[in-house]
Amino acid sequence: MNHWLMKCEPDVFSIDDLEKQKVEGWYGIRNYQARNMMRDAMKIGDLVFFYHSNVKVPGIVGIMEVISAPYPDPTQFDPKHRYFDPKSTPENPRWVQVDVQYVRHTKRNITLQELKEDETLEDLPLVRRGNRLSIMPISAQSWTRILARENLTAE
DNA sequence: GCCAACGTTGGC
DNA sequence: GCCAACGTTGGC
Repeated sequence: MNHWLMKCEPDVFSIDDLEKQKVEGWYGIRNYQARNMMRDAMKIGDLVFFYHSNVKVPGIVGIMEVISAPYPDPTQFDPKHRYFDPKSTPENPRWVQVDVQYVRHTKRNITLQELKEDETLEDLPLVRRGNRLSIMPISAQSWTRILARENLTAE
């Protein structure tokens, strides 16, 4: 099983929204590197950290599970949608999404700041300078270490 | 709201 | 295929 982290702006879609909905199609990936990882490496049953980006205290706020294989992101075909891609066709779709299911909130916001300060997480793409990937793989070791932070007292 | 760091686009 | 211009991401 693989582990992942996926970013989302909570103003657009938050962990609370996912809890209410239970399931959501993770549409809107428009970066080739992110897409390739989703398309080629993401499997049903994989666990994913839900990360809130572009907020006052960015960080990991929940866990979700991949419950579908990758399939074409419908928004790429919708001319009215902001994620419309005129170069993509149903016969040859460019962008994919997966369905994710709510698992749980983390006990607290595991903040970007504390992840940066954790020396054991130096390989985490998230804390590397200039990283803008909205989907990234998390090693099993990092996954365990990040989860262990849950029970620490927030500083 | 600013802006650094990227990714993408398109002229050549 | 280079690279300047442009758009976007996302922390701060």
